[in-house]
Amino acid sequence: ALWQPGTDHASIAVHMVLENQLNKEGSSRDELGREAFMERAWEWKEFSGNTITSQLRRLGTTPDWGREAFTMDEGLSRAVLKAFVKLYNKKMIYRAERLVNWDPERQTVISDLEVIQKEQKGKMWHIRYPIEGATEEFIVVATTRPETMLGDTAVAVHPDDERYKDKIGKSVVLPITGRLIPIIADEYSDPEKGSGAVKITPAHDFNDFEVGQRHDLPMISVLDAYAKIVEHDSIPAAYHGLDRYDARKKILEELEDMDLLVEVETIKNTVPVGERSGVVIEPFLTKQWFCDTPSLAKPAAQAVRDGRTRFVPQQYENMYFAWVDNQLPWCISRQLWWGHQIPAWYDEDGVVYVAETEEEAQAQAGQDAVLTRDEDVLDTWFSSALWPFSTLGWPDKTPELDKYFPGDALVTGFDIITFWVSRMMMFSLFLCDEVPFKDVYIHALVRDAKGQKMSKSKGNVLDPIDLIEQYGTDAVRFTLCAMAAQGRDIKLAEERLAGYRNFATKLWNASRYCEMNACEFDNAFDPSEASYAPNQWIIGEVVKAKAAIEKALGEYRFNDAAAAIYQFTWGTFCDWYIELTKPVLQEGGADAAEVRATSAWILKQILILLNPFMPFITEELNESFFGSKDALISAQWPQYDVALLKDCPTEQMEWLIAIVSEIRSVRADMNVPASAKIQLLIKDADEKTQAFLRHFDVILKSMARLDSVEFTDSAPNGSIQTIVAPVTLILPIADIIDLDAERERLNKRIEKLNKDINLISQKLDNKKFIENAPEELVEEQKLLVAEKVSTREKLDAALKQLEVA
RNA sequence: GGGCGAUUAGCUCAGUGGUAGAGCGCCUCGUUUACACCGAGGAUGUCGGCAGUUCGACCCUGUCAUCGCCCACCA
Repeated sequence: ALWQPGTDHASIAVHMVLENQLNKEGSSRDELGREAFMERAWEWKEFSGNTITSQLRRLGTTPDWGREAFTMDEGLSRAVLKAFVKLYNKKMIYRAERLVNWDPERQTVISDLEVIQKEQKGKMWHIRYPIEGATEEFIVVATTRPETMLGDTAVAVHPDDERYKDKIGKSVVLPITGRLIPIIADEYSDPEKGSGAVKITPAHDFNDFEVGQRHDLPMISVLDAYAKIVEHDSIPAAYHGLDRYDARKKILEELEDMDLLVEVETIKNTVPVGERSGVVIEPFLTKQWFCDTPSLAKPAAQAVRDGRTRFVPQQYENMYFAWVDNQLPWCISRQLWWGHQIPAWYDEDGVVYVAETEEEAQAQAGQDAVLTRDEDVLDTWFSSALWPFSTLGWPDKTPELDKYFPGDALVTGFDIITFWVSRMMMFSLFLCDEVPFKDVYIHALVRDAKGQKMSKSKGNVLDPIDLIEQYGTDAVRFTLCAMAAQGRDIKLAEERLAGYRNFATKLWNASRYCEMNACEFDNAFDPSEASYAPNQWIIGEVVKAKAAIEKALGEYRFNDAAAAIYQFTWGTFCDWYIELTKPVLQEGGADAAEVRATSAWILKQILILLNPFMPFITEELNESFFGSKDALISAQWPQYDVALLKDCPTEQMEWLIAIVSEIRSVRADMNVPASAKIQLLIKDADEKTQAFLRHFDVILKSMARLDSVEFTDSAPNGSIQTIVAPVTLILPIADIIDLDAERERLNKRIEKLNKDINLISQKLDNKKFIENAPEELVEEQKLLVAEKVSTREKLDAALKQLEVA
């Protein structure tokens, strides 16, 4: 079974929409207060075209559940609590003070996914830090965020950097604050960059944080949750409460006054911006809940290395490993009010108790303790990571869990491998001891006409609704299937959509044809009992098509599957079978009856095979044409197999088709009017062949627009000759055609044959080829060249005869 | 900076170690009641450049170029 999951990010949506609304009203989240905010959120009627409350009701639940129901599923809430407690008890979840990406506008931690790297023109300021106890001696550092210097607790240089060797261990006087900070040696600083010395602000930079930990430096937060300068002993009072950008300006002015600003460089840099708020993100030191993903990732990586979970196409394993092998602890707490509240309670002394319910927490803490619950909620990806089993009833042992976990295949886009796939792997392995799915099929991404990834923020999104209105739902779906080749993205081209809309129309018309010709589906019809050759042939072809589709789907090659059903329906069934059997239906008789039954049966097979690709038209035809009450989507996939192909007259029918094609081609080349019914003479046909052709006399005449078909030993002078091995087709139409044109046609063919023959002969003359190439191939080439030589000889003869005439 | 992918007909794209494919577009023709969103026929390619491996390369290897994406960095 394939399943296409969806993730609920209602939490973010609710906050965004409601906060916007509050802003419009001149109010704010804080002003409203948590309880009122929640109330408003529940009353909220519309966002993004959805209605939270109606969604909830549709799912059989009511808003009374409060925040626990925000995921619209009680089971999921239980799963989240269970998972959190279990992970906490195994020390996979802990509380710690660390740097996180902080959105000062929304005052919350945000995930990497919500951080957008925005390229912009920025400035790099080079600042002199005076060295303590020396006059006119400085160390120059550079920064794009001068305000963070208030929190500097060291200057780092590379241990091998000759320029600074004697400075290590000394201190500098941090301008403005006057604090003394040490010059330390750390490999993090790169002698090649800037002056080779780098200021260390552990509380406001991820790299600096690590340096700070290595050297046990103090961490001074200079910005608060609103990105305003905090009150700190070392920070002059004039800065307290100043916005980060105002502080930057003031600092630069002051540095300038002190002649400590050596250079202002204009550079191109990227700044992290919050996707929702649009403001610059700050690394912020705060106490949060973390998940020990570095530990959880190890078995998750191993599962893919072992092949227990497989990526299709395989190359995406690289992306997975790149992420999973380099995990940092995952911050899972969010300062939102709408979401799964973290099941942690604190007593008056700040001791934490984690439990699934408040009662349990109380029991842990003792009856006298006064508990308050942690205000934070969980990152939405936390519950998403539980998706593979929480949707099946986990933590209960349900029959669904038993049957569907682990799943067969996860179908998703590559951009979500890191955030979601890897986390489902980790949680599944940890909580259920199994991989969540066997295959991860990474589908193509639809890009815009320029090949850029569509995104809401870029505004280059092609609305599928527009395409559907223009070409139909089935055509859009089929196009996506047909273009979904592995490992490649889709640049949506409208011509393809139009082409597949035409395909739907073609199918519709073919059905109409069958209906008009009273081709009624007969349950008793047994395709293996068909006796008329064209019927046997088309049944064989549909069996082949089905096998091709099954193979392609089994390998996640959706484009191949779509191509196979398209080719069979249009190129084989419509173009040849229907046309071949038209004269048979007109004549009537036993063959005609079998043709009717076969046509209906084939059409039914087409509907079944095509249903996954074009669900609507196939269901409609199934109902209206076949009068079927059972939907195709729930129909059994056909079970017939290649055994049906035994004694299938494939070669004979293909040969017959080749004859028709050849005559048509010659007629067109020779400008024989379509209305002209001409005579066909056939040379070199043995008795068996003659019998076969006689049997299909009517078909041949109708399809090639012939007057008569006869057999002969010699071609009359001045006739057109053409070869469909082993027979020579002769069209005695010298009087209505241009001999020069025929000469040209023959010469062209002979030339082409000569070229082919030369190429193959060269190969066959090459001893090394004979020695090294597989025997079958050599034999095949020999046969091919013999056939081509024979055809050329016949054409040569025909040309000579033409000259005589 | 690291990695991944792409480069095939005018366009959008399949494809395989053994003489290049589809759809659309283009050209010619169209008596015939399934279909003009159609039918029949046809033209079109040094398979990005260079070098190598091979009896044989569009396919494998290396390299360069162009385009795209991911990750990291940005003192």
